[in-house]
Amino acid sequence: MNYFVEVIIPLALEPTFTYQVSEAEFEFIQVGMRVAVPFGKSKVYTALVIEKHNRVPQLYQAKEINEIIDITPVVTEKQIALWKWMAEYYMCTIGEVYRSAMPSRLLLENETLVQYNDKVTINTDELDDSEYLIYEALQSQAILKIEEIIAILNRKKVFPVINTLLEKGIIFLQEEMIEKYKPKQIRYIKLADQYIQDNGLADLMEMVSRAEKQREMILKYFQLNASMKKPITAKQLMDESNTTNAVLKALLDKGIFVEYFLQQDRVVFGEATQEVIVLNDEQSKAQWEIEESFKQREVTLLYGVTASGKTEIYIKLIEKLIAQEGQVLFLVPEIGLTTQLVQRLTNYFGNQVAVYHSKYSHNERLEVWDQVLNQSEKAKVVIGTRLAVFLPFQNLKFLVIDEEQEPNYKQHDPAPRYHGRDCAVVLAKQHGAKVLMGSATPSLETYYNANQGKYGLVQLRKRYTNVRLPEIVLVDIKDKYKRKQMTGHFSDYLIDAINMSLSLEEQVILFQNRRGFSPVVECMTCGAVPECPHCDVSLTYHKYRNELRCHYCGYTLPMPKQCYRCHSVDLNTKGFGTEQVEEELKELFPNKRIGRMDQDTTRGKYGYEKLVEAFEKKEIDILVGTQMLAKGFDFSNVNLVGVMNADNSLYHPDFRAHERAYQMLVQISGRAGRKDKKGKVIIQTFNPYHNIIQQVTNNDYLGMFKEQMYERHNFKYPPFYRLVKLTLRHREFEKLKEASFWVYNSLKQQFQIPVLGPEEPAINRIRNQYIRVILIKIPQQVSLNKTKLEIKQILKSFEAIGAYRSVKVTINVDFY
DNA sequence: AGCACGCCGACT
DNA sequence: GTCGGCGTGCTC
Repeated sequence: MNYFVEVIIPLALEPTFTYQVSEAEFEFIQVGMRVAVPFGKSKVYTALVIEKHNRVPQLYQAKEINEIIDITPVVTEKQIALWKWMAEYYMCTIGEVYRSAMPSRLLLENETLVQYNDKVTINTDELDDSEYLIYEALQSQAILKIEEIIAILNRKKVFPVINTLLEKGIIFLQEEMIEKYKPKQIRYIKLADQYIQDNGLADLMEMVSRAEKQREMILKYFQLNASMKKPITAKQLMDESNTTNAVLKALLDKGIFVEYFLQQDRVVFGEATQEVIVLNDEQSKAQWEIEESFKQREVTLLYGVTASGKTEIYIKLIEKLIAQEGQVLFLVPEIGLTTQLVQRLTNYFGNQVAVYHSKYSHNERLEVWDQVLNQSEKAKVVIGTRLAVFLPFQNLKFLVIDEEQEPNYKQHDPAPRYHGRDCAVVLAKQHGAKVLMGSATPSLETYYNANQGKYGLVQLRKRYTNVRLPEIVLVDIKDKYKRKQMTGHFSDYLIDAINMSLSLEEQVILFQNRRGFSPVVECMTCGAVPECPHCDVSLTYHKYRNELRCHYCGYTLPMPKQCYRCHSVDLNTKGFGTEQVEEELKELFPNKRIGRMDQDTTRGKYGYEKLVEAFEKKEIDILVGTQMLAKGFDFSNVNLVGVMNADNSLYHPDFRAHERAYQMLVQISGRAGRKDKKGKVIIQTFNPYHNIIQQVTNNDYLGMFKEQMYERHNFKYPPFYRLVKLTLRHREFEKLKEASFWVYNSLKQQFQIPVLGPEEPAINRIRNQYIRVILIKIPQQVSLNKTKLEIKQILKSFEAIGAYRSVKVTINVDFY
């Protein structure tokens, strides 16, 4: 009898692979365990077993596995099922899903090592120069890595040389798997056994009578030991006794103290506080409605205006569910912007909360993975970004998807291009768990589902603690410019309002949806605008470094003194961003403190938190910022919010532009308003009569929904049609054009459904690669799966054409 | 995706 | 003449 395992390799390869195992291995292996397998000529990968069987492959000889890595499965069958679904739905390979799903620490790294064979004597005359160089290096260092050989020979092609050396028996290769994960160890200190007696302290004092610092440390140890009844860490001991490692080392050397190490979970939250959350009537009613709705449906949308107290309802529901021994997943669009929320939950649930997202270190991620897998108490509630849908849940009972409409839930670049919200719904179905989506401005897709009765719908109409909805004032800046009532980008009305707010010692938030000082530099003589040499975009001007920068590839150029085309020195900046608003504010309000929040000022690990804190502590009077201002903040001292220019968010060439503009303006408006006082929002715009602007002003979500749905229907967009976007890239314009027409024509021939393109996008070149886009619109009544299979078929024949092989195609299903 | 094999141009 | 370019085929 032959024994085989079917495995996934963490690469973008379509098939699964078959490896042979011994009977004993076969008995031991379970689905979900990792095995190290040789792959190709010299690679070793961490593969995942997804099936055990006895089917002998007919077309090839199966290789044997190198080793079994796990004792018990690290991936559940439910996960494998979800990954298969994702690969199929998002049209990528399961290998790609596997690769991005696993914490990298569970995907071992292989490194080829070259080892010197000291059992042969070598006649150095027989070696050529390259061979000799390696030989020489091996004399001083018995093992070399491939990359080191590359460095020694100073060229990339090293394998021919290594091969000849192998043939001559001078070296041999050693394939080594390096497991990178080492749990973080904490150093603890305890007293050596012989001093743990009644008169131990006295003896010790005697021993170190002449070393003052050491005496202090020992005293401190006894103090801590008496008061804490917990192991004492080295760090604690040093900090509290105000001594150094040198003192500790001396005591360790003397054998007075003994050090020992314990593995420590990296993510430590404190104990739960005794905060009591009492829901108001509106909230209690909503909670009841949600629970009722869950009796009928899997998914419920909680549609509640900004600051209506959704978080408290989440907490109450979560509390009920973890009491029933279930696991809870709380999805957030982006961890960085939701610190306040994370804090809230960790405060309430203490160390039952684990956080999971890509900015966490690899070790931290692995720890959460293990905790979830083992249903640890420490991970009953997992707060995470879309990545968290990959965790090995065993008994998931409840999912919250906060800010359901956020485009951040959709993964853009590396495959799998999945949507966290949609995958979460599938995940929930697997576990029979309930899903609560929360939003103040639901996405059209979700609201449509609720409207159709597919999802439950619960509304929260009132703001929490009776904060009233803000008053929204539109300022027609076209008119203001005409009447010369503008100072820079500020209307007289806005300036007056800011002055008023400041005089009441309130803080002000201004919103400008564009970073940089002045996006483009224009020559006033010939009109030329400097562009990125690698991408089809204008360079943006960044004042703080006085340079031009490409937002797509990061190319930078010092601010030119002359026009590159006509050498005129008359250059001007056009458009405006947060930096320029900041500049103008400094002139308008010279003795006020002004802060700026955008991608430039929030770089670095805590850049964002620092700004938020400064603002909360009222160290900033006026805060200017981009999108990120709209999210996750809850500032109690802001009554006035100004939108510098509402228009540039309206005119993106994107079918969701209007929806997004609406959501953004509503979110921004939500920042205004303190307890017991009606906030004010001033929106400066060239188009005060634009429907979206009007709908925002009248708080008319339904109006927006209806109008947008009409447009979506007319122009064949989601939720009426499913979109599959193909992006083709190539260095050569003509070749790309030809290739994309080939794909387009094949699709057109095959399908009766709308196929658009091959379009040259507004930015048609990034990093020296030209881009073409083809959009396939799949109506509801047409089979999604069948269409996707047919698309795959066409792409397969496309790749078989030699001339087009170098054209890269990416597939984005349900693109955002 | 990597990686090796293999066939063509510009340099030691 | 070699080095290195990238087209092509394959990985159980």
